[in-house]
Amino acid sequence: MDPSTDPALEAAVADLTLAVGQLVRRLRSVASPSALTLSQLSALARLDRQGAMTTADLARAESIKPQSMGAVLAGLEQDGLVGRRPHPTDGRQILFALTPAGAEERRRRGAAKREWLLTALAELDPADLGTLVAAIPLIKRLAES
Amino acid sequence: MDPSTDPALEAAVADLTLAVGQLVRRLRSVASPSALTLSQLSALARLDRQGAMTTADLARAESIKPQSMGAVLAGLEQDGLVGRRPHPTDGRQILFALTPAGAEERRRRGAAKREWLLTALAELDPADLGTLVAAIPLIKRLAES
DNA sequence: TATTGTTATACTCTATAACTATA
DNA sequence: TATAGTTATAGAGTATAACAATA
Repeated sequence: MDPSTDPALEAAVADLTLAVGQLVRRLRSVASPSALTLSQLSALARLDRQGAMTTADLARAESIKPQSMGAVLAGLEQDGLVGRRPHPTDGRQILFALTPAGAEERRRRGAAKREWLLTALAELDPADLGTLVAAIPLIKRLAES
Repeated sequence: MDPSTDPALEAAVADLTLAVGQLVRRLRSVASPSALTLSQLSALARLDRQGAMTTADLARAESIKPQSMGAVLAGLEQDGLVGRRPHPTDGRQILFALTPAGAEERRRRGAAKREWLLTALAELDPADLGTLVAAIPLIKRLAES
């Protein structure tokens, strides 16, 4: 679009797209019986951090459609990891929150992915690990922009 | 698994999983008519960098099953972005490679995702951008480990 | 016997569209 | 009229299983 674009920035775009795509595929491929999906883990983590939220707010936060988030939450609810309660003042809204079992199951059923990545990270030298850790909030900022 | 694990490393695992998952969902949501998927872009990029490859080699490199890569390649082949030719010595294998049109279409049909990310990156300050760029090869190394 | 690729089938995630209930 | 959530349907991406051809 813009012909005066920095070529290094162009390269970063291509490389970053490739890198995160591959890491996600790799993480997804680290599955085990009854493992939670990345979408489910992401929704659980957000509910844990931010407390009860509605379907629409969760969908906005995760950049998916409310109907899609509804499907994610339906799976979690069926497993007893999240529960629903009516919004105190707005009868249309429903608040979803982690159940007591939710936090524990989240740890247990995310274990395979976590352990694979933990091992991979432990193999980086300290300087590289520092760089990567510093980059994490930047990646989050990109995702939210 | 290992009870003596560094808590900071545990936090990095959770944060990195969340961050790359969200960035990928965000990238995927930046679609336009006739846009290529992340899987297709990744396969095209690899064929561009490494030259002709077989289905099985591509699948291994991208951490998906050969049957799944077959589906990705079928879509690209139907659009004329990749072509096939028999392996010179092994009659079982088929080599896939970018067509002349492939490189150009790859640029054009990956444009929406690229431009969104380009804009987001351009909003980082130089130090943060440097950190992020330095982290890209590390993410790739994780994905390949 | 092992490997490459293909076909058939199914599951997950996400999307769009249409509907109901509430504001 | 606008918004929250649900239901129905479809498409992309990936998986497993079974098969044919070649090594």
